[in-house]
Amino acid sequence: MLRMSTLFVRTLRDDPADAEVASHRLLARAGYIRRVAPGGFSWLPLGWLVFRNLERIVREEMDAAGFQEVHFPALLPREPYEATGRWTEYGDNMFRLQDRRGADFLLAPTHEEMFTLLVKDVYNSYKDLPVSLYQIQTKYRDEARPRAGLLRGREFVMKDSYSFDIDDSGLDASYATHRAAYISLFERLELPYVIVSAMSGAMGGSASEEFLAPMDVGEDTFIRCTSCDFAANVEAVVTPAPRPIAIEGLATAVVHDTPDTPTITTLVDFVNSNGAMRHPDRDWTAADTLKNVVIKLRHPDGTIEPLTIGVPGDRDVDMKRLEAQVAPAEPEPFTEEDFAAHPSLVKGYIGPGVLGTEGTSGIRYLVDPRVVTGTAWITGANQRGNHVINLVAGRDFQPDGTIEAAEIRGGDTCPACGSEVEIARGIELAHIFQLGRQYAEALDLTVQNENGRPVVPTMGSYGVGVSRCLAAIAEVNHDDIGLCWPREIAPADIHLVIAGKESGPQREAAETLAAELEAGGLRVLLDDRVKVSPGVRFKDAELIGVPTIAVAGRGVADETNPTIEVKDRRTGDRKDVPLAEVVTYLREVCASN
RNA sequence: CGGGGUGUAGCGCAGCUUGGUUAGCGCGCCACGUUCGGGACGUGGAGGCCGGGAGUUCAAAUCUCCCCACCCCGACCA
Repeated sequence: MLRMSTLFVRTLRDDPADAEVASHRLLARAGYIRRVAPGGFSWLPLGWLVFRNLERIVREEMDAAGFQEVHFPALLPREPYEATGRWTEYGDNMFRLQDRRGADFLLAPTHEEMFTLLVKDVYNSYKDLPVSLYQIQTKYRDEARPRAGLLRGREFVMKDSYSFDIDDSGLDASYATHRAAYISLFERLELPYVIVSAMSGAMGGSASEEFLAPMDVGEDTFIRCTSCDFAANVEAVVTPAPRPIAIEGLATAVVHDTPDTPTITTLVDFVNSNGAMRHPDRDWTAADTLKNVVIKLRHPDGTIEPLTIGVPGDRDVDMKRLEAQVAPAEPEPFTEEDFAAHPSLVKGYIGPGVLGTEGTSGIRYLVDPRVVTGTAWITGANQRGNHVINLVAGRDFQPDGTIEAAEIRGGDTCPACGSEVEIARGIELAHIFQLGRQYAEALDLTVQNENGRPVVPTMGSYGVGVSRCLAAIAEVNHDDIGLCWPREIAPADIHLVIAGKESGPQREAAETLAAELEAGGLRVLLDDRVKVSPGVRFKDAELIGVPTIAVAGRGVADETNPTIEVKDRRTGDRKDVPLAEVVTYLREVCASN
């Protein structure tokens, strides 16, 4: 039994000044966590209770799915990460340190290498597969900017699983098993979630989905359809391409003098106010223009390649989408010096005429999927002060291919049903993806097949942010005055408040009741403090957020029909229950939610 | 890394513009008493390198310069 009189906690009347989001604010104010460094938190008894409840649930769900728990050090040597290239590729986000002899170590941001090596150590036959292993481990990432309390820390707890299969169909099955296990987990946690298709990012791999809890404090932007159930990370959105248009009969391309029109806005104004260039039926808009953006790609081997991207002029290039498309290469800005080295590129007037590997510039030219054959564009004529109107794709120029780099906007067409999408924010609770064989190959993991030949297993990677989920649960389960935990997560089942004098019938009744409840398997937090006014007890109970609050107060003093008040923290519903029946009643309440 | 903001008691803040008693308020904490169903009241206490350093001055929380830390927005981010 927890007793407020001795519980190591001090609730705060005011919000901590450095806490912005509700979860951080309330967890700090209710005495669950204390910040000790940016992105680093201490857990107090109440916090540790709820954390362990969550951890237990995660563990139960993983075990139920047939995964086996292991545990690695967080402090790891450099060599395995050297072998996979991540010692260098991970960059500033990895905490690195040296031992007294100067040997390099790291605080693991993720554990692919360890799992791969462990399987390599222990298993050597195809008969051993498939296998899925997981751990619940503290991870370290030197985030450029930790924020929002537990939502983005530099030290945080993650449950990460890895599956090992002999072939692709096995990987598909393991992926499906994990996906189902995560659905079961988030349903149990009563966390709202959407599953969005995602890019696997720097980890490599193919199939990839994220579980996002849609809420404004989330940092991930995703789109979802307003009418069907499509949802996707912006980086993974595939733009629906319009149908090609027949080229026959389209107006011929004409070059016009367009002085002082280096930007899309100036260009559109110019062509609308110049009779010869006006559209026959309407005003031109920025969407009629084709903007050609030059960047440089830095490939992993260090080579630099220029690249031109053509997008409709009303859209910017989204750097995140671009990066996801060109990974593992990294985009870099095209500088004045670069323009000087490519005289065929006239800054502000770049057009398809010189672009493409077959063009005079020899620079690869990728366009937005909307630029299909037969579409006509106003675009640069590759001479200062000149643009061309009615330049038709497939007739007047041939791009080298398409690229998903244009920004996504609310109102864009849903790739699944053709309706409109909207932009939303979410917290990334989990990320599952098919890793493939890259880690196994890099670390030389093989097993023997039926013929005694070595084969490289294929892997899947599946992470859940445990401490982040705790914060997300708090975000979803609170109101203006405090937290209201789901029962499985809550630090107790019943918060029993004594509202009476230091010694009196209330205290006696509460002590007896608490003991009976505990004997019946319920977890009780008894507010047995003395010299604390009832108001403080009620406020604290509401702040701490145990789902059921029971009050031993004036109802107890009714000699003919003594009662205990039982209040639902979330709904505020209250009911006076006869003292003789209250144990049964509370058991039922706790069993039903 | 760019922009903005803040550092004064455990927490939340005032004081700084215009330098000048012993640095203040609320909450919390300690002692005694009263109170006991919605963050009670009285009396008396404890608790401060005013983020750090250098300077200006008879005198610096307050003015000047440098540094540091933290928060927010952006960049970045399995």
